[in-house]
This record gives sequence, C-alpha cells and structure tokens, in this order.
Amino acid sequence: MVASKRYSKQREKILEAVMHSEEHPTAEMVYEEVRKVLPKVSLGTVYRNLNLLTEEGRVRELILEDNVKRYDGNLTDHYHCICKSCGDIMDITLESGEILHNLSSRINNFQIDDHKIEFYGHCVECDPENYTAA
Amino acid sequence: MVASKRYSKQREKILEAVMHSEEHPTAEMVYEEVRKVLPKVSLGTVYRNLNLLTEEGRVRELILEDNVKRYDGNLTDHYHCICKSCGDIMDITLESGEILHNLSSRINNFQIDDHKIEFYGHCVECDPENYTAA
DNA sequence: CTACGTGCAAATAGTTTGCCGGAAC
DNA sequence: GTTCCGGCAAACTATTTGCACGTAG
Repeated sequence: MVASKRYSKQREKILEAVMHSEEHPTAEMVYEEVRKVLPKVSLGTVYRNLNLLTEEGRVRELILEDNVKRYDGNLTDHYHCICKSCGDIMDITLESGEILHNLSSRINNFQIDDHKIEFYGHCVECDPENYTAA
Repeated sequence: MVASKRYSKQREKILEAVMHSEEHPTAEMVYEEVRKVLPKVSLGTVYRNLNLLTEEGRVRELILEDNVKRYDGNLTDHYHCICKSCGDIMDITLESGEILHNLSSRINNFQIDDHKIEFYGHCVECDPENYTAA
C-alpha cells in the first residue's frame, strides 16, 4: 500500500509558489520564492516535494530546450510558446488537440496516449516588427 | 569572421556515428560507438563536436523528458514518437506541419518560427493488445 | 610554423540521496 | 511513540572547460 502523505508547511508553500507563478518556474526559482516565507527551507526539500507533487499530478513538469525542469500549475490541456529572445514561456490553448489526435491516429505501429507541442519564436515585446510584416 | 574548421578524424567519426544510428543516440552512446574505431577518443571531444555539429546544422539536438540530450541525423522535417515502455524513439513525418502552422498563425502576440511535437504512447512491441482494441 | 583540435582531468550545473534530528498525528 | 518529513551535506549525472600537447594546413 502507498504511504499516506502527511501535511507539511514546506510542501504547502512549494505548491503555492508553483500555482501562483506565471513564469513556469525552475526548482531554483521555487526555492527562492518559498524562502521568502520559510527562510530555512532547503533546496533538497524543494526538489523532493516538486517530484512528489508531480507524481500526484498536482503540478506538471516541463522540460524545454535548456534541459532544466520547470513546473506548471496549469493542469488544463494547453501548449507552450517560448520566446527565443527573452525566454518567456506563455500558455496557449488550441483546439488543434483533437485535430492532432485525429491525424496522429493514422500513425501505424504506435498507440498514442499523449502529445506535447512547443512553439518557438518571438513575443511582441521582443520583435514587434514581425507583426506588421505578417 | 567565423574561424574555419579544420578536418579531424574524430569529428568525422562522430558525425558518422550519428548519421548511421537509428536510435537517436546520447553523447555517451556516440562515444561508445566512436570508441570502436578510435579507442583513444575522449568524451570531452565527443561533447565538443556534437555541439559544433549542432551549431553547423549537420545534426539536430533532441531534448526529451529524460534530461539527456540526444542527437538526430535526420534533418528532414519530422516529429517523434516515444514509447513509454521501451523508450524507443521513432521518426514520423506528418503533413500536419502545415495545418499546425495555419492553426498557430492565429495565436496573438507571438511570431512563430518553429514548432516541435512529441507523441507519447506505446509501440507495437510493447503493447500489441491496444491495436485490436483501437 | 601557427592556430586549431584533442585528451585528460578538474570544474560546473542540476538534481538526488543518506543520515539524523524534528514534526505530524 | 512511531513514522514520515525536512535540513544539511555529500553524491551523482550530464555536460563544459582549462591546459599542455599533437596535428592540419
């Protein structure tokens, strides 16, 4: 049987930090945030709890091109846009999910459970000129 | 001006190893492969040259959920299917590229240059039952 | 001959883990 | 009181880098 999870202030604050963040924080960033309210928290605890919360499905892990784990408190179906200039990561919701699923159901020899899409480009702040051209 | 690249047997063999591999090898795997023909090659050299070849666009870097960089000698537009059981990574070519681009052009405040899709699921070898059910 | 590339080992970044004391229940 | 959890530091994994020597051009 699975061990029951006890309450801990650390875990609570770590979850809050992810949920309240808009910036898909790394473990390090969560650590800095939690430290503001629990100055004695350790980085190890942050890592342990982020893994635990991920396993429980309370947060989502994100691995992008920089090979650093990021965390996302948004549990709804969505994709990500990553700005190649400022590194900003924004959520987008596209109805293409179904379309993709339909398309991909045609793939032979592979049973698809899930998919992941990332868009790379530039956000308005970083490249406003492109918007007139497009 | 960019420094000109000299020939080196190591670089040649490293590129060959990636091109001839079907399994999207990690640096470690490329190292083992190259060691068969150049036993004195060092891991540092493999990393240095994989980065160089990536910059030159001669191979492509792949970052999946496991925090390890992989390399792909297939430079054509394609996506990846990752088997959650055996970890096998297979290439697929989908015409959805255009469809996706069209869909995604509707995204506001973001100029999309590129996108990346990964499918997660099970390959035939790992889950043959699903194919009768579907 | 003059860089550039390699081998080697040390350094770094991100993450995990063992141990012991402290908190939850 | 028992068991889980956190703090700390050491360990680990993947990758990068400095240096002295070798090699391409």
